[in-house]
This record gives sequence, structure tokens and C-alpha cells, in this order.
Amino acid sequence: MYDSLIAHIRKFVPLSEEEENLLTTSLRHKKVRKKEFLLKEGQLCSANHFVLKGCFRMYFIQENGVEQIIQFAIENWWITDYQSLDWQQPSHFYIQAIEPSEIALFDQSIIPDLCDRIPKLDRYFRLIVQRAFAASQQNLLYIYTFSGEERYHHFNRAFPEFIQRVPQYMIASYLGFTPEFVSKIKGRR
Amino acid sequence: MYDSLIAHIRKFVPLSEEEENLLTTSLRHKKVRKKEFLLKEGQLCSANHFVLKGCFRMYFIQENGVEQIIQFAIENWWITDYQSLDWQQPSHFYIQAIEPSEIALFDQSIIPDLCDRIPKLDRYFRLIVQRAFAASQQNLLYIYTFSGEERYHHFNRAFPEFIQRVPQYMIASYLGFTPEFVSKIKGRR
DNA sequence: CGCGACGTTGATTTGCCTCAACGATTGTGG
DNA sequence: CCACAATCGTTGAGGCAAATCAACGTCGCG
Repeated sequence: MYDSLIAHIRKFVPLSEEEENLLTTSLRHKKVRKKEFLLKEGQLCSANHFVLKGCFRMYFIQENGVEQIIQFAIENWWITDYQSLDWQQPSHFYIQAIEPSEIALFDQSIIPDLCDRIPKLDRYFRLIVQRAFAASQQNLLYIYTFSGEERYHHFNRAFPEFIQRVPQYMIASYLGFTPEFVSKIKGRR
Repeated sequence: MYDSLIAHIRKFVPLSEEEENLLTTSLRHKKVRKKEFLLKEGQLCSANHFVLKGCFRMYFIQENGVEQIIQFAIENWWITDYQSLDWQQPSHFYIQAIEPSEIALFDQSIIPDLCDRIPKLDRYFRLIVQRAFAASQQNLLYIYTFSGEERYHHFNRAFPEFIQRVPQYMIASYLGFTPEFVSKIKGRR
């Protein structure tokens, strides 16, 4: 059931049989319906989520009511609001399933204890978050360097599967512009 | 010499006397002159840097030649390019001292061994990077939600000391617009 | 079928950039 | 210590990328 997660962890750190067992018994498995939320604005985020199957988006709602997506997550990606998780603050974000999905759920309350018992887990999470942070820095580079049109083409080349799985207006939101503008880009040829 | 760093680590994880000693003997101390670089584009980033004293900026150079700052770091902040560090890729970024500064330097080559000997260090770095990532997500929220003018005023309120220490054109660069535009914002009243 | 969600297209507006010229301040060599 | 250059900030005119607003086409679904 958690094969893909175990395999993912083993790509970063070694894991004994006992550790694997301890891990899988500490996890929670969850089926998530399309449009169901893992987190809503104002709630405390209490878990780190690993996508076993399906697709999610993390977004917030701007003052003018427009949704702004800041992250997608598909199979083998982690998604959570670390700000809310670390500081126990109400979240600014929504995390919602775009497709029928399944996740493995690491409850925050068990993480310290679990990391004490499987010390390599701290390293695993450190490396995972470092990657996410590096990607975020790289993303900033794209935002500042390229025009909307260039960013759209780059996204298409880099993540062709998203174009298949995700409605166009969500791509627009993630890239920071309006659905109309995507239409116009596609119209130019 | 490393008091502020030790204190910073102890805010997140416990540290025994021996561990503290092992740590301080593994670190390197470095004075950095104003405008000196810790990292340049094309180089491999080989260390994680903790600011003991002074101020740094991390930036890249856009295709049109304009500098784009993506992070500042003052006392008690870590600064590095994790993308280059993790993947051993040439960096896209520059890290440069804005003031005469002093840093503690964690060489990447000793980090795995050091973390094996002081397991809590993995957790410390995990928490540090999580914070940085959360801040980066929050920053994205600001970029997408607010106009340049709003972002400038928010930055002023949130980080008044930077306005003192950092030239105005660097603030402009960090916020993603031109120095001229900052002038015009200040002119409106 | 008819309604709501999604995408397209065009006219108009706007936030910020570009370019250019000009003070003020800093720093540097003679 | 002054002269001069370089750096930094200000101001204005004009331009462009992308937003806004509005109308319409299309598809899937209760």
C-alpha cells in the first residue's frame, strides 16, 4: 500500500526492515474524493501529505477573490503548509484534490517521536524540503526573468503531463495570469 | 566566536558540551570584505553559510543584464544555494557581502559525517530549511497578491532595518521592480 | 434539454518599464 | 584638500505587456 513511499524514502536514506514496519504502522492511508480538501484557510495544518495517487493543488484566495495556485502535487510529491505546521498558526492556504486521489498521511503529532526512533527520517525530510526550497528559488528566477508567454511555453515543455491532467484556468492561476491571457498566447502562431 | 550560532541551534535542538566542541572545531570562520563573493554564477556551491555579523544578498543576472535579488541575509540567517549544493550543479546565483561581514562556514563535504555524529543536527537543518521554504511560499503570496506599491510599503513595515542598511536600488531589485519606480512610489503622498 | 463550467476573442485600460536628463552624494587620485 | 568621476536617487514623457470587462461558443452533465 505504501510501496511508492518506501521506495521514495530509500532513494535518499537506508531503511531497515523493522524501520519500514514501524513506519508503515505509523502512517495513515486516506482516499480523497475529487474537490475534497486536505486543508482550508483558517485551519491548523496538522499533517504532511504524500501523494500515492492522484493530483492536488495548493492555493490561496486573494483580496479580490481570485484563486492563486502556488503548488501542484502529483504522485510521489509531498504537499503541506509548513508555515502552519511549524508555527501552529492558522493557514492562509487551501489544499484540494483535483482528481480522485490517495495519500499517505504523516500526522505532525507523531513526527518528533518517529524521527527519534528512525533518526534517518530527519535527514530524509531535510533533503526533501531542501529540494522543495531549491525549486521555489528557481521558480522565483523564472517569475522575474521571463514574460508570461515565455513562462507558459517553458511550463509546457517542462511539465507536459500537467497540461493533460489539469484544467487550463489552473495553469493560468499557477503561472500568475488570467485564463484569457492563456487563450491569447495559444492563439498566436 | 560562534556563540550566536550555538545559541541559534539550541533554540531548536538540545546540544551536549561534547557536541558543541565537535561542532566548533568542524566549522570554519571567515571574514568577508564588502562586495566580496561567497559564490558566483557557474561555480559549485560547496558550503552552507551562517551570518555571524554583516549582511549579504543572493541574486542572479537576467538575460538582459539586470541583477535580480532573491534573498537577503543578516545576522543569524543561513544563506546558500541548495540547488547547487544538493545536486552538485553549477550555480545560477551570486552571493555577495553588502557590508564588511563575518560568517561561519559549514563545508558540504563534512556535513554527512557531522550529522552522523550529531544526529540532532539533521533535525536542526530540517527545521531551518522548512522555515526558509515557508517564508518563500509566503513571499510568493505577496508577489501575486499585491501591487508593487503595496509590496514596497509592506516591506518597509516588516523589515525597517533593511531600509537603513541596504541601498534603495537593492530593495527595488528584491521587490522585482526598477529603482525609478521606488522613487515614484515615495513621491506619492 | 438547459444550465453551469470552461474556453475564446476583441476593445479598452493600467501598472510598471524604458529611456533620458538632471541633482546629490560619495569616493578617489592628483 | 580640491577636482572630477562614479554612484545613487529623482523626475518626466512615452510605450508595452497583461489585466479588465464584456460578449459569445462549446462541451459535459444532472
